[in-house]
Amino acid sequence: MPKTSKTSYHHGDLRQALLTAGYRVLKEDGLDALSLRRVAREASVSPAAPYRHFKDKQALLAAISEQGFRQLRSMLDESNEASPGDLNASGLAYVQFAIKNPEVYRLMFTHNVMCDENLDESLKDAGSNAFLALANTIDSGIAKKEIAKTDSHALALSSWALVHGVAMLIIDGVLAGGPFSELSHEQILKTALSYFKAGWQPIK
Amino acid sequence: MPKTSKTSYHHGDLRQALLTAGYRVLKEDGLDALSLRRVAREASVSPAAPYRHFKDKQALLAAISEQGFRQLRSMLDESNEASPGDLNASGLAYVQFAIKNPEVYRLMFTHNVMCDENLDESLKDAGSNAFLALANTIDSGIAKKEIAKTDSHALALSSWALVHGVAMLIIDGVLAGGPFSELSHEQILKTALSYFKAGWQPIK
DNA sequence: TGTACATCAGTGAACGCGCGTTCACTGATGTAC
DNA sequence: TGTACATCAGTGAACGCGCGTTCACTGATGTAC
Repeated sequence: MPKTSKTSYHHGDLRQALLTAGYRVLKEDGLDALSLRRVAREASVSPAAPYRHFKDKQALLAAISEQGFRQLRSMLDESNEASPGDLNASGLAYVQFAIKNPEVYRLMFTHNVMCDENLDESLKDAGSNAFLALANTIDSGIAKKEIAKTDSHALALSSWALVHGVAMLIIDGVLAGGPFSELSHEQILKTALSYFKAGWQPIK
Repeated sequence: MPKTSKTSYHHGDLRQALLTAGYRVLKEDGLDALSLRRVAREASVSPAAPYRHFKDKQALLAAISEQGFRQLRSMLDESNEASPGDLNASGLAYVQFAIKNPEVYRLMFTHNVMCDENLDESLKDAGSNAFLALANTIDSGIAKKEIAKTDSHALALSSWALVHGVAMLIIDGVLAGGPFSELSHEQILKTALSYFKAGWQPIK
């Protein structure tokens, strides 16, 4: 039988082992440290071995990125199942993913990987699926009349921008030294979300 | 006389020439292409010459980044002078800076440069000055009663997150292939800003 | 069940590359007398 | 005005490094008879 279990092959399931090693390198030492050779080394395999499973370095990066999008998507889905239509909860889940996996999150949005013409269809899909999870939450919210009736895609895009901005500012450490350094990440997000919910225009 | 003009010295004002060359490399070939040797080459100078003006590569990067923050700051100031208190206008100016200088903008927020302990005070200042320009606009807006009375720093932080998110999504090309690819950058920003202004909670 | 063979995942040495940084130097500039 | 000297910006060769990728290979696995 060709593929009985994870560890039946020559070296086990090297493809998955490489992805896992890549994920670990990313978390521990960041995007700059993520080289094919390093990943091979961490997987206890020769420098040329990864080429049996990935066309080149870009392909490995894309695969790690895709895995990240899938994970993000499932966290958003979980949030929407736990509290359907709750945009604040989804926003929190989103930002928490970024904070827990800052380097992976950064990789996911690095344009080298995202928007090059030669990228996987599956990566594109994983990315837009994550976006659709937000739109789903908003649709639920509108159905439950907890969100004003509106173009759910446009609101999803705007929400995405907000949580992406908060996530990026936090993981890039931009807020660390400023007037907000005493605020927790959650407080920062809640502040931003509350303005986003209520708006800032004056009452007439 | 030691410093009569820009071109009186050994090689002219090499420090500035290096900054300019670095800016150009960044714009033309991106952050990955920005090496000390490359910058020296573009400035027609030997690989070791930059070390007379910058302690190391990080210092060059920090200086370019700082220059970017200053430019951003002055664009925000201009916007606030042209239309005081207009948060939409400031947001537009902000995002336009990012779109016109995507690689510089990305460098400015790369955590290697921003939050390392050993970074310049002047870089920190340049960064928080850009933030303060947003807060100024908001203060003007509140004074003119075009923005509801609120904690201007908290609203500035939230606005910052929103425009940063929009800018990043755009320059990373994330929106390029999705359902919003037919929208102009300005339309995307305006959509996000309009939700941010009016909020999304339902009318009771 | 046993032997011959094809497959193909992983090896390890090698390639050429550009990098950041150092070093002893050179040679133009500005200064002191 | 002219000469001796100190300064110091820029040179160019060299260092060691890790990288992505290639290549001919080896040796374990699964298959055909």
